[in-house]
Amino acid sequence: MYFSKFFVPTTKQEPSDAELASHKLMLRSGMIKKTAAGIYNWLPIGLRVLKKVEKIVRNSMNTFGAQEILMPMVQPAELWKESERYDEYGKELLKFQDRSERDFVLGPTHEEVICDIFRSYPMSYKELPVNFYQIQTKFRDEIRPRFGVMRSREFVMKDAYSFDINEDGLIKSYENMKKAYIDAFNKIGLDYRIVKADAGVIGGDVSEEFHIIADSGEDLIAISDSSDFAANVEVLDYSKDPSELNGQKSPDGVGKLQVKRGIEVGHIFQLGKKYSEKMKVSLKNEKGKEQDLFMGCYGIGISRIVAASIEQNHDDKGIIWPYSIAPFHLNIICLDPSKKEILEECESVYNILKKSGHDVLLDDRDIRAGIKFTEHEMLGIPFSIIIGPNNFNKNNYEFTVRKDNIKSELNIDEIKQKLEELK
RNA sequence: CGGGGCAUAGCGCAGUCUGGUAGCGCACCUGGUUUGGGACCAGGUGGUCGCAGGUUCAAAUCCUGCUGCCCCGACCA
Repeated sequence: MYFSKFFVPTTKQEPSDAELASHKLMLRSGMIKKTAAGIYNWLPIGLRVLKKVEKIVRNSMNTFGAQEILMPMVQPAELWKESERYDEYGKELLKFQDRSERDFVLGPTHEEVICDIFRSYPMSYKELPVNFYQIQTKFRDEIRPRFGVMRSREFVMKDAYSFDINEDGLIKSYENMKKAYIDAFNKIGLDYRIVKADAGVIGGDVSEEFHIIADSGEDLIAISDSSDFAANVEVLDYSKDPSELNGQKSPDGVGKLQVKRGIEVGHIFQLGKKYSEKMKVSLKNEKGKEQDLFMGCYGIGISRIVAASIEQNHDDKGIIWPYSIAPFHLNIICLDPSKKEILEECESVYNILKKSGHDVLLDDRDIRAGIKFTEHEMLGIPFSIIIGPNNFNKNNYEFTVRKDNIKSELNIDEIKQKLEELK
């Protein structure tokens, strides 16, 4: 991508209505644009990041046997009355009517719809387990949306739903999804923990959350310092201040607890028969007896991951993307593109790296060098090479790593090798 | 929903108390000088002052109502 043809409306000025670093940086780097409270547009460079997160999650879901579908965002109220969540879900459920005054809701989640789909087909229990997922825009009418896309009303979520004939099956489906999540989060490469959690309005018996560790996180989680025990403090016993959990013995008997802040980016639930009973989702089991199915549901906040990544990885200069979800892997900063021989050399490097499968940005704008450097750092692209009047035509390029600002002189093959190594 | 605050050019703000020609910085456009860390000089474009009423010779400014947005709290995958 040529920067001169790419719409990235950056600003020098701090936005007045943002508090969180990720929110400020997403606005300043031209990733998002607000349309209403808690409702955002994704602009080109932001969308590239969002799509990369989607792609990683989609691959992991497919790898672990889930099948992608796409459900409607607008859902008839009858389904929600059937599950009794029409009233239970609360004001976060946005209700409205169509032209003939039929009641509808804007989908905050899709248990009702998936149940309605699933129960309408004749199937044998032998075809189970089945797991459907979608990546789609959800709407929850948050009491107080804030922090940009971190807690917005409209957001992109991956939601999956599994169906099994018995509890053993459910546990297997659940563990399988947990593996898929671990796969996806490992590939994204952020520091995260799996924590025991409260199931909330979604319901069910067992649930775990995936948290990205960041000081600005809204949730408190207690982590053992010497085992993999971790729990949302909501599910632990303490009398008043959660910080009193610090230093207490871990409930699994191994190590001491440490309270940290996390951003919830994934939540997996063993729902059991909560929805299948109410929505009459059943099949004949091996004894020929009608059996309500055991369901699981599994969510990942795709758009929230983008903000959480920035919360965990930024500095005073701007964003630092992990290679996995960076909008571009490398930025070729062309100083003085008005000189034909310099621009041509930049283009030749650009074409070579593009051909080897990297996402490359070429900053060919005819503007001051300082702006390019500052914007490059704010945009958080992992690597840059600078080609200008001082160093062109030497077969060696000034290669810089955004994360630690380490510079080196490398030729094109060394750069390719470095990109492979560092990703 | 309770408490607090804000709404004036694309963005950030001053002007409102004390009514009297709508301003500043950034951005944008022109020209020139610059050019490896968000340049400088000169000139220029852009606003029914959130909306609707009211008071007044006169309203961004005073009064009433409405809407939107932000912060704190309660709530929440």
